[in-house]
Amino acid sequence: MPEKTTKPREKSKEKSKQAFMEAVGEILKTKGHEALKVNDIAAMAGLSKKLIYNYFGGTEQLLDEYLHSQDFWTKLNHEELIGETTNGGREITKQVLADQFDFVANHMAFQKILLWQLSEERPSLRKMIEDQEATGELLFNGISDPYFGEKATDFRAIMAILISGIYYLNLFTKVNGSMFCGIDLNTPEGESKIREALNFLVDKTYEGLK
Amino acid sequence: MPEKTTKPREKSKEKSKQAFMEAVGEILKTKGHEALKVNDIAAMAGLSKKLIYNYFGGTEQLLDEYLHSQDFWTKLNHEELIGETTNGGREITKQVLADQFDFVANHMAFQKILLWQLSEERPSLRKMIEDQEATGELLFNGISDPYFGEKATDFRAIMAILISGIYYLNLFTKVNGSMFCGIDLNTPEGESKIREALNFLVDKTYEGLK
DNA sequence: TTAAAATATCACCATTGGGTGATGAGTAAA
DNA sequence: TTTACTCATCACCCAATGGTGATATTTTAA
Repeated sequence: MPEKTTKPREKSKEKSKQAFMEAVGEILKTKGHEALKVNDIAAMAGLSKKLIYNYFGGTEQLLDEYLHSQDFWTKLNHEELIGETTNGGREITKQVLADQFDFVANHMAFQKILLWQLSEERPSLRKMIEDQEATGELLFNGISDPYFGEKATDFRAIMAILISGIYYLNLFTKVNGSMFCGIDLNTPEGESKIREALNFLVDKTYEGLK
Repeated sequence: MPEKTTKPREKSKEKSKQAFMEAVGEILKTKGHEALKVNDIAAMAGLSKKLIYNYFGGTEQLLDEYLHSQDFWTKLNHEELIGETTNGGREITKQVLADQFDFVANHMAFQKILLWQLSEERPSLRKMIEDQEATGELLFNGISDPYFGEKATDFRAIMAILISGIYYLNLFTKVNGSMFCGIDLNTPEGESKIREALNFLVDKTYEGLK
């Protein structure tokens, strides 16, 4: 008597592909991009690694597909912002920086991708960077450039520093759980101080640059 | 007739250890910390990997010893700065930021170590971070804290953002060779704009914070 | 000159990681 | 029930990597 093989076959190809994508996200969040090995991804997905080759062509393509599926810059909804530019966008600028801060502070996957961008050259990472630049260009072009005129580039340089600061500060303190310049970003007070400093610098920029 | 073994044996233990340390530095600079494997380090040093185990105990200890040998914060000579604090250290602050900018921009090994600090937890990396904090604390304590009084923490938060910005901006543009907020740090113009922005922000901070 | 210690190499093993061919097991149409 | 197709696993190969024991060579000192 042949024993009934109790292997329910509910998984379709799409479900499996999705499982791999989620496994990539999970490993990325918990261990970073360096830990994205075929064997581990397959184990995390609970499927055979052969399927990665069958469905995606290889790990590289799977990672590319994962990265393309992550569309951070449209998630950061800046749509409602444009249209009501008062004061040359001073409040909008503060809001954008605060949004960036919240986003990077709360999205582990985003932090790991920022780190990935600093560690490796890869077309799909490059594409994310280009999308980011394009989103920023939209804001600069539409809001700050007209306001600051010939000082527009100086404003961009300042924003470059502030956004970079937000990124690095979050990466650094989340990994090391330690102070930076005596500020502990892992405490509400430290976080608050950074937010205030950002607002202060934006204010002074709008007051002093033009 | 036994052929004369033309293997000059001029290498002593210390020379070999030094060769391994230099190999670590070389690989770190060219390929980053992820590429620091025993076999590769030994090949770069032109010696047997067994010696790494004999002399250091293993790759981990070798890396630790390398990191301990790198003393960046004393290389950044801030000694002559302290003592002549005018304007609450406004010019000194500008100078320190400019020095940091130069240093990270020109020292590939330092860039890679910054990245390493963001990627991995390791006691010897932690020690570097603590040294950095201690050096910074010295400057804050001696110069800005007395001047800004109860606003001292706000000043520190601003400095945290600016230094973080310097770090990330350099890491990002050197790896990706691309723009950030429309600024191309790989051109003299872009670099100049960032330097000016830093000075502007320091000036506005000293003017507006107190 | 010879014995011991230091220096260095080599061959080898175990583990991990990337990648593939053979095959099984369900499903659906002929 | 055959046939063919899709989804999935397994066993296996090969390269890279970490790590070690046996051994050879040079230096040093008795």
